Amino acid sequence: MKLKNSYFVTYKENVKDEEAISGNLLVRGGFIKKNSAGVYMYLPLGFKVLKKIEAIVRDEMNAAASQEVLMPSLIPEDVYIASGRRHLFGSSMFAFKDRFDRSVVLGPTHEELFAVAASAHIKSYKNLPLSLYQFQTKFRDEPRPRFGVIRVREFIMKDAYTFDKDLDGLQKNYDAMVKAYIQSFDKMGLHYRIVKADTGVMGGLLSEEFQAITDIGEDTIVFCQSCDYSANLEIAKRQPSEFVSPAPAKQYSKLHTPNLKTIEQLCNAYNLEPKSLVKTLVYMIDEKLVAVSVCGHREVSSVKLQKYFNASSVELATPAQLVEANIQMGYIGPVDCPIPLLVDEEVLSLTSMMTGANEVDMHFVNVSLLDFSQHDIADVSMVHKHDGCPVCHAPLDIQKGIEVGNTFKLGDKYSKAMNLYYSDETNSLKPVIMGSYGIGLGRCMAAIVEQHHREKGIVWPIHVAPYEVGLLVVSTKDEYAMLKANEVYESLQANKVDVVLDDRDERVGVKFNDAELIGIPFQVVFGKALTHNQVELKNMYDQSTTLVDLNDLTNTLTQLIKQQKENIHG
RNA sequence: CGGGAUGUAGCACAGCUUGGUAGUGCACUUGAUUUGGGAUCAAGGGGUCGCAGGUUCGAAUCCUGUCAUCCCGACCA
Repeated sequence: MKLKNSYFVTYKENVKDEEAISGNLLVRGGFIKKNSAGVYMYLPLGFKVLKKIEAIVRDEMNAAASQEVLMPSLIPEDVYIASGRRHLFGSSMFAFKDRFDRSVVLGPTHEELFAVAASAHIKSYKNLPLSLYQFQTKFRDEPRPRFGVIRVREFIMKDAYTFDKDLDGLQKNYDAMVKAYIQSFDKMGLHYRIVKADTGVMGGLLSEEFQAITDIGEDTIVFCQSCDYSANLEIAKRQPSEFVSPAPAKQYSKLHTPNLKTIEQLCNAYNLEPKSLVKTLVYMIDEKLVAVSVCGHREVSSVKLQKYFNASSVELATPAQLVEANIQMGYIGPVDCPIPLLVDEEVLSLTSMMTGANEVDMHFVNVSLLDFSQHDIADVSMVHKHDGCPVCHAPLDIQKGIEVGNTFKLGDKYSKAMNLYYSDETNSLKPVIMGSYGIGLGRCMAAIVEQHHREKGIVWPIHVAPYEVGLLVVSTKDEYAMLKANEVYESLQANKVDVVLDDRDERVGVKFNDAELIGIPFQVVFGKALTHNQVELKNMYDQSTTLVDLNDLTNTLTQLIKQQKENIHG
């Protein structure tokens, strides 16, 4: 590629619309351009990076014996009604009517269609296992797109689906996919953790997420500093609390606490630690009010609640709903609680606690567990940093992450819904066991930039760099320099090096800055040193500059690129 | 969907309080001088001031509504 007559645009200043580092650098470098909220154009440079990411994933999918297909995006709504997911997706699905007044949607994920596709092939256990994948644009009407290209409404996803006769088969396919993911993300230069996660709207038996660790991630990752336990905060567990036998019942007394509604106010007023108070929140769970009591310093995980109640909707009750139920906000408590009560297991470790008295301006003190009205106990609160690991009891740590990939063991949920059965060895019909596996390509690109940038621009890992080598001619009027640069350009291309020649009639400063902004790993400067038949080679990984003889240049560069490519864990 | 902010040239912004011919820097065009880290000078081109109503002799500016974008939260595959 020669820049002079190519589509190439960069911006000196930060753009107003992009707060995230990756979004800003990608727009400034001319990789992408926002068209509307959460919808981006991929310009030549960005499309090139995207294609490199795609090629990495495709290679690994093929190596895992998966076959590539392409499904439609335009799908009759009935397909998602059949699986029961139409209402689960709700308004986050793009849905409309065609000219015959038939309801159609734009596919947000494709478990259903792959089950349909697989059913054309799978009749017998002899047709299993099977693995299919695609690269395809997904549509999700996000309530709030954000962080540049990280959370968008239209994006290219690699989604793969596996089909097996039993759980043992699924485990083999699942392991193969996890291996493919590890190799893909390693090659992209991502730093990530594999964490246990909620299965969410996918349902099924198990979900794991590949979380790229960054400062701006949407997910919060809990992991152990000593063993390999890690999980999404939504479902992360901690070392179980020690049960302390409670004091005898009915020893508590009532305390007048006017206008002291929050844990913070009570702690300030009575010089208490939040840990010694019990906080009780009221949730609307599938249209029923439920009180949830946790220790004063904790937050409730709505995902844990949802799992515990197997509910489809979990929301904090609104003030109006509380008034209607005659519940006093700020003074709710587990003693003689007027509505069903769920107690977090950590409360077992408290002996003498302060709680709301279910009466305006009143709290109870010296309450023990035996004083609670009828209740269930479960782990429904969120982990804090330094809590004990549930496996080895070492301190837990917390980081932010971007979910670049996920893997699900689906079981028979979709095969039953979409009528995907096979005949086993004894000729009885059994549902196919499925798995599904996604990678967001644009999200990978953004996560790479979040992890690999400097003040002046992006430092792409070699496998995903838009160009491996940039040739910068200091003065395009210098005919000898142009001649030599063109010779090197030809020579590098002949050696399959991805090279760009900056032959624009610009000052060197512009060329240096652009090369650093768009993140060309190896930059060759054709300038003064040419009088000694030498050029400068700038290595953006170690930030070194060396003089190289023109005759050795192609060889030196191919060696450097080869080394860099082999060093994928660097 | 709640809270906050912003909409003026391709990009970043000023002007708005106190209404009176739409500005600056970068980018772009032409010419000259420059040429190893985002050049200088000169001359130019480019705008329904987000949109719609209203007030007024007169609105980028005041009022009402609306749309869009970003941030925090809710939601989230």
